[in-house]
Amino acid sequence: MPDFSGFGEFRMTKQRRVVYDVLVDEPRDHPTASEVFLRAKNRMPGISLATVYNCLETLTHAGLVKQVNLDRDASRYCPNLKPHAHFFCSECEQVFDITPRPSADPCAVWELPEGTRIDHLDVTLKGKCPACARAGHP
Amino acid sequence: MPDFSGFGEFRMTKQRRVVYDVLVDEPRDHPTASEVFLRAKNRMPGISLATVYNCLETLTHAGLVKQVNLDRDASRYCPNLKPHAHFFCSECEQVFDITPRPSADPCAVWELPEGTRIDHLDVTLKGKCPACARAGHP
DNA sequence: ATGAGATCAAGAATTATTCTAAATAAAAAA
DNA sequence: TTTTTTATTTAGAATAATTCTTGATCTCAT
Repeated sequence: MPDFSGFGEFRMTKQRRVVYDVLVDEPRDHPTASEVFLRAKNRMPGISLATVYNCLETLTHAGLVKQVNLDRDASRYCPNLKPHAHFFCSECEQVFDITPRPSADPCAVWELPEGTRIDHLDVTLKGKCPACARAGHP
Repeated sequence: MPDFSGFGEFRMTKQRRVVYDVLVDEPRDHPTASEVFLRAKNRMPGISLATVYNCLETLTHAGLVKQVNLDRDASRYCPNLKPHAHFFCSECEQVFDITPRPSADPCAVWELPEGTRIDHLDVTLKGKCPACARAGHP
């Protein structure tokens, strides 16, 4: 069982652990709150949707999971704490984590006025994943 | 009056023109649909919110405006057709357009599996704009 | 054990957006 | 121009994700 000290006043309750485990265990496919709810019920039948929302918010605040927003679709959640962006395949509608090339700084490509302070970067690429791109060009 | 030929079967109706003008005229501050609605009513009191939504969708489809989504907030709209990203100041909550440095390719910094096809890039930077950053460090 | 505070559950409330159906306006045909 | 067809606008209902509210339950320090 991982160590969650260092995450402030955060308390790992039974429900939060279930929600967290759902995200960490396979399939790690960036589920929405409702999808997390369905999977969580398999492990803890009495859990409520409201609690899943609460847990996801708490876990996000604690920094254990990341909220992923694509356009205005339902938020998705991901336990990958390394800095990364997302690739969305418009064909199979899957979300893939992508990482910056070593030594590349994704912020550096943008022209920003002198004195701007960057706290956070949010990147989504859209297109076709290799499998779907190949299927489309038979 | 600009020429809108070359935008397919698109028809520039009175309402669409009003909505478009609201976006193009100052302040070009990335308003939400409701904000566009309020401004549009000044120019055409009878216009309805549903129509504003319809027009924004049509204009977006026609490629005359871009829909800008920050997290799960209400969509904002922007008439800047040049490729650009957005900077959101967490202090003054304004949205600024930002452009890539000449000759920089924002997609190139990301590690993507061989064969991935990129159609679209969506970037939001968050932090403090120069004015707010300075105000925070007095 | 007891009491204070955090967490959970169920359902109501909210909000941005989409849908529906009828009315209106514009374009095409006669 | 009149008629017919088609697209657009409107108002309000419907939807869907999320948040809020309230009371019940749990946890932990005393």
